[in-house]
Amino acid sequence: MSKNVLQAGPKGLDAEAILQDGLELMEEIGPDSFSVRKLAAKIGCDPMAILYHFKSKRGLERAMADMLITKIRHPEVGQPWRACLSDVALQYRSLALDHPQSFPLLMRYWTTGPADFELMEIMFEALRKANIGDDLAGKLVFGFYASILGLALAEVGGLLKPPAPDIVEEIRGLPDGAFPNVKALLRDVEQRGSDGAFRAAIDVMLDGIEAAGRQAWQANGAQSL
Amino acid sequence: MSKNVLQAGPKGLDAEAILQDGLELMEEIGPDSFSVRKLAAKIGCDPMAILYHFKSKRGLERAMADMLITKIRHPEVGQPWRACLSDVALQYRSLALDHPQSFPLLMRYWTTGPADFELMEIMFEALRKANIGDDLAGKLVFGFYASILGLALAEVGGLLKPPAPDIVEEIRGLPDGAFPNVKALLRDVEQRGSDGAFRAAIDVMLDGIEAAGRQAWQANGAQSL
DNA sequence: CGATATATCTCTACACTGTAGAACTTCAAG
DNA sequence: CTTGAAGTTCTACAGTGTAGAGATATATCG
Repeated sequence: MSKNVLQAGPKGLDAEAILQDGLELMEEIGPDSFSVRKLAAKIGCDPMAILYHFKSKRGLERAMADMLITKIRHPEVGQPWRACLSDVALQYRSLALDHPQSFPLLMRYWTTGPADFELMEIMFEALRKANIGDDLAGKLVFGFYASILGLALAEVGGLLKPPAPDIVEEIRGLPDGAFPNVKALLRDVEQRGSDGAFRAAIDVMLDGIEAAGRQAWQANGAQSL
Repeated sequence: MSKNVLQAGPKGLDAEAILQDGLELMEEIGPDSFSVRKLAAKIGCDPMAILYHFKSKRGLERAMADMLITKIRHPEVGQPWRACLSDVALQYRSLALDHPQSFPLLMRYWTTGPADFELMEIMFEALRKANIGDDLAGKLVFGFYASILGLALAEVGGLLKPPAPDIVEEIRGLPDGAFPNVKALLRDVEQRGSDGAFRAAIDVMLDGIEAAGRQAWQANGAQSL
């Protein structure tokens, strides 16, 4: 019998299909167990064929992160600034919930390509509509984006889930009166889910932006009088 | 010559010292190259001695994350709520700047132990002082914490740094008028550093909290009339 | 004192990882 | 038909986490 079953030569391996399979595999087995060899087995090709297209495992992961971001659709520019910003935020949240295992790639490889920049440009315009000056708006674009990702990662990463059993045990061992509020919080989250925390944080940020815009408007109005 | 130079048996290997060396090593070579074997070489013991104390590499990393968090000192309870919250935020920021390579461990292992809970309890009290109701305060504790970590990670992770050369190249290739604002932003960040973005985002959140507190106070005042 | 138990540490071995380098196949252009 | 490039496979190697067994030191008890 022949030594090699698979033949070499081009067989139309598609980079995009590889990434799709990669994201699927990562959701199945998690980022720790994810390996180029397993992905190759799933696809049915040699591991090195994958590395040929993406140079290295890191390059593959970066490209997977990029593909994740392209699943965010841009909010319509016409809508009010608040709707625009919270739309972006909620989209990232559902992206995280849909891809809990691969979402952390987005903070391993923060800037992945022009897709990010287009989104930031839109957020910048929204902040302008909120009467935020260019200087502050620039900072807030980054800050808002980073906060959103932190919130979404916290939600799928476990901050908003009941802590691991051994830690619960650790807390039970403490004096009865310790951490009354946090204990109540955890009970609450356990019962009602973590929906509210994300929204509450976003709302507070948007309120803060609104306040800053109003303040700028008043200062400006006083100036022009 | 004898086969084994090192002798077995207890030699006073200290768990805390291992973690300290672990954090040092991670800063030196980064999380990707970090390995139990290299840490053992640095310490001068067998790799399995480390795993004996921490069960697994993940256990080691979790303990390292825990040790990182203990470097946060609790804000004094007496000070005004704004100072308290921004104190916590800025401490996390400098922790990230001091340990850029190991800081991401904090979002790989979100809840690490009672140290977290004590901090959250303090933040909860601060929010109460800001006249936030218990229900909302609970959500905001999580939200604020997650946002802080996202901001800090963004800063050391590269979102607030000029993007990689190949991506810059990609942007230069685009039509001249594309992304005027984001381009200006990046230039700005490059020149003046990223200090402002973190502070701006925190300030906006605190403003939002203040507004929510004021609103609650007014509603409460109207009720009691 | 000696025997035993327990905690700590080392050694060996195994399956698995990323990837460099060479060989091979296909296809298009000259 | 030749040449060359692009795509794929094979081989090999150094490095990884860690299970399991053995070695050693210290504490406990008769």
